[in-house]
Amino acid sequence: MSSSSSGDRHDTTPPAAGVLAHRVPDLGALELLLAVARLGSLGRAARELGISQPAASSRVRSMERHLGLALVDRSPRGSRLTDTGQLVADWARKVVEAAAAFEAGTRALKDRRDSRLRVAASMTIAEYLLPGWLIALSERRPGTAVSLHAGNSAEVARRVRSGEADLGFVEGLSVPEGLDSAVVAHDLLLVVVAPGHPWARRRRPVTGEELASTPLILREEGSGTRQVLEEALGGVARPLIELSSTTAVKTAAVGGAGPAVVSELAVAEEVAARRLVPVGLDAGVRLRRDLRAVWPGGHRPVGPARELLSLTRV
Amino acid sequence: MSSSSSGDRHDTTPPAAGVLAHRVPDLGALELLLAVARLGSLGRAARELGISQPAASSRVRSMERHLGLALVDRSPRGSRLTDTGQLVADWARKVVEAAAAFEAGTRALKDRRDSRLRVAASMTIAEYLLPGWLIALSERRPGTAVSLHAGNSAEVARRVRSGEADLGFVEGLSVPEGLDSAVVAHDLLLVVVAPGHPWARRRRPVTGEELASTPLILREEGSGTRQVLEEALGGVARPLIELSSTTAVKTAAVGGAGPAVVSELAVAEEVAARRLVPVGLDAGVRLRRDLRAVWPGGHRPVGPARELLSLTRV
DNA sequence: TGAGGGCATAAGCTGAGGTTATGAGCAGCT
DNA sequence: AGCTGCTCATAACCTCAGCTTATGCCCTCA
Repeated sequence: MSSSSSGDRHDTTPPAAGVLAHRVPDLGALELLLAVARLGSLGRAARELGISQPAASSRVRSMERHLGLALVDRSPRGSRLTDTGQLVADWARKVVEAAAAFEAGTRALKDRRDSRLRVAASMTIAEYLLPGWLIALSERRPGTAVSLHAGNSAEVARRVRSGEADLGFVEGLSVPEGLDSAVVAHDLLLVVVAPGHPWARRRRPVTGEELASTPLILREEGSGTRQVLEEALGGVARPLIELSSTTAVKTAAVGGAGPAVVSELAVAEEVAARRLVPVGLDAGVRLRRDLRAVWPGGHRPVGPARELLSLTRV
Repeated sequence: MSSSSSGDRHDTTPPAAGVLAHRVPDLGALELLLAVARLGSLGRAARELGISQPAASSRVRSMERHLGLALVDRSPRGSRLTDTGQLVADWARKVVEAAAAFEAGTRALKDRRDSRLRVAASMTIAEYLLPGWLIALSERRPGTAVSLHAGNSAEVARRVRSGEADLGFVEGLSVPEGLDSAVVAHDLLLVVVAPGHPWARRRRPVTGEELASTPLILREEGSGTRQVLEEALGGVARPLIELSSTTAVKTAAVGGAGPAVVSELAVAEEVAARRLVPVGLDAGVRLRRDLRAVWPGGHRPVGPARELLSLTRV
């Protein structure tokens, strides 16, 4: 019926502004494309994904029709990606990798009890680093069930002390009392501006005083990044806007609202694509802090905890 | 039938090793979650995505059931994400952003003719940078149809000269004859190793001679990165393995096969997550090259080309 | 020339996700 | 108090994308 009459309701509201779902093949199709690229045959790819060959064939075909692009060169001896297909597959790989991180993260959040490895981590680490570590861990030790609790540093420390967590990750300035620790990474805060901002072209480094006197886009008081910033400035920062999520801060900065202070982990992509430009800072401004793994004092972690620790760049 | 008897065929081959599609909500659900986070209400999110409120409600619910996580706090006055939901939404955002890049890229590949802006770009740029630029462009000038042709530098130059492309992006060492150009970014090649590799802990910078005498994981002869490397080494490089895609090179390096040479654009994520470690190089080794926009000599680009150029960090 | 791997087509089934219609909780105004 | 307006949930129904099996054709290689 929707096809008959006059295509009312749904069609009058055209597929909505930013609805990617209808323009991007679903994850299964993207995985299939990658499998074809890797294995050189639709049939083998189908087998790997546990579907029948005709299903794979039709799915690839419909993806090609959908995108309006020839992705696969079929021959009686197998299938290879076209040049276009290679490029599309590279873009697809990014989506699939993000999906893998999503899966690793959400699965760890769910597996609360009965896991062999219980991890507690602060937000920044949980958000940006842990999924990758978990993927690496599951490749090295398949089947290790990991649970994740995300919270602030005090909460992480408490869980590790009480034995509710086997391993913790914190981004505080100091090591929590009574816990052993190892630095696993550094969190370098960047001052970033949109490419159009005056600071983007500036040669002379920005000094601490300037930073302290310039209204900045910041996370709310009490957040980890805010603490590090104020510590480095030796006083309070002047907020232009206070936002409650790193994402909101990035969005405001990209929009040109002003200079923002964020972890390099959070803006790696934006910086690489030049949507944001890091501002040179005076050597006196120390916006670096350690990201540390922590565990109960005395004995080094063993078993899966040790394994995970070794992945995080000892 | 498949449910009766003994759960044969499909169930014996358990959902296949790395099939994410069944474990990760589809793009529509992720977009919906982000919309709920942004708008604070299931109903409003539904409207934005052009679906009914019950559809949104049930979809979020089934996503929560699927993940085994409570994502949304529903109240008679609206819905907000739970803490867990925030974290999950952050992971979801990465997937959606990758999907947006996919969409922007594939759409440009398709819109061959009749576009207002025809771009030709070398692979590295097309793969890593252009999708982001296209997204930014479409935000600033909605509705600008862009077409993309990806090829090597000579091909890009030819298209720009012949008028088949309005704007080109090349990564060659020199500016093609008869074209004006502007540097839009730099492509810094990195030597990367897996965290376990001896070079990962090494303090002393690696010299050009060392690099030249060490077997490296490389792209095939003739590739852009290979050219730059050999230019910098003043001779030929010694390949440990030659691979035909940047992705394959990365995979081999992550697996610990040896040192690899790749663009920083290609490994930003791996480096951030410490799956790969960049090796310090002697100051004498120049592995940087310019990424340039090029256009027909004489007149600066106007219209959409000018707009795109201005996005690429003037 | 027959065997085997690779892809395409055909016909039929299932379920996820969509719709409309309706109910019920809570806030705030009149 | 009660009305209005917003929220979300439930119910019954529909559609189509994507899966399956069965089959055929094409090409290569022994």
